[in-house]
Amino acid sequence: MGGKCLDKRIHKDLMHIFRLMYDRTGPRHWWPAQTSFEVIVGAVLTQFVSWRNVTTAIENMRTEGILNVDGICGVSEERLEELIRCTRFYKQKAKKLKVFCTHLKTQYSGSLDLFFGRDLYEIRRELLSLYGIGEETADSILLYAGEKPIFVVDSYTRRIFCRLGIFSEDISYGEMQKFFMDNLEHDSDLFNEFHAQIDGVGNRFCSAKTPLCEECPLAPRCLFRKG
DNA sequence: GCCCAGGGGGCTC
DNA sequence: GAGCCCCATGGG
Repeated sequence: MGGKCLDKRIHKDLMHIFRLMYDRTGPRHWWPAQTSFEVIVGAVLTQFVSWRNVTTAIENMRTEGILNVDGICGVSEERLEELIRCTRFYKQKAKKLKVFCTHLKTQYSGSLDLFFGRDLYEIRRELLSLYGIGEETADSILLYAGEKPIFVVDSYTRRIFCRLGIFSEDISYGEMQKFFMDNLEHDSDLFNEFHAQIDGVGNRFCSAKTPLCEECPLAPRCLFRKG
C-alpha cells in the first residue's frame, strides 16, 4: 500500500515536525506491551486515563493469569472489575474487554493472526461495531497490535497541531487522520513512531493548562506563547 | 480538597 | 449529527 503525497510541501513540513520531536527524545519503542493481545487490553484500559494506572491493571491481570483470551472470557465480570479498578470507569471497561475477547474467541478461535489477516478497513469496520471500541481505540489496535498502516490521532494530536496553527479546534477525528494519511507515506513504522512522538511531546510539554512549555521541541513553531 | 487525565456510549433535539 | 451527560479512580 503506497502512500500518495498530495502536497510535497506539507509532507516536508510534517517530516520536519517529526524530526524535531524524534531528535529530542529518540525512538519511543511503542507500544509498551509484551504481546499484541496486551496492546489491545491496554488500548481499552487507557481510555481517558493516564498510562500509569493502566500498567497497574495489566500487572494485576498478569498476576491473576488472565492476560489472554481464555482468561478474560473465563473470569467473572466482578473479579475483572476488581483487577482493573484503578483504570477508572472499570465496570464499563470490564464489559468492553469481555465483549472483545468473546468476539475473538467465537469468530476467530481466539487467534489474533486470523483476526488481523484481512483487509485493514474490513477489520476497522468490525472493531467499530463492537461495544467500547471507537475510532481511536480501533486505530490503536490496528497500528500497534496488528501493525497495519493507519495513522492514530488523539487529543494530544489535536492540541499540538492546533497550537502549531495547522488544525482548527473543531477538526474531527476523521479530518485529522486524513490529513496525516494524505501527506505521509503509508508506512506502519513511521505511523507508529510519529504518533508515539506526539504522545511524548503532549505528555511532557503540552498539558491543557500550560499553553506552551519553552522546553518543548516544537516551541519555536508554536503560535501560543507564555506571557 | 480540587482539578483533571491519551474515550466511548447513549440520549436528546 | 452536534451537543450534552454519564461513567467514577488516582496523582499532583
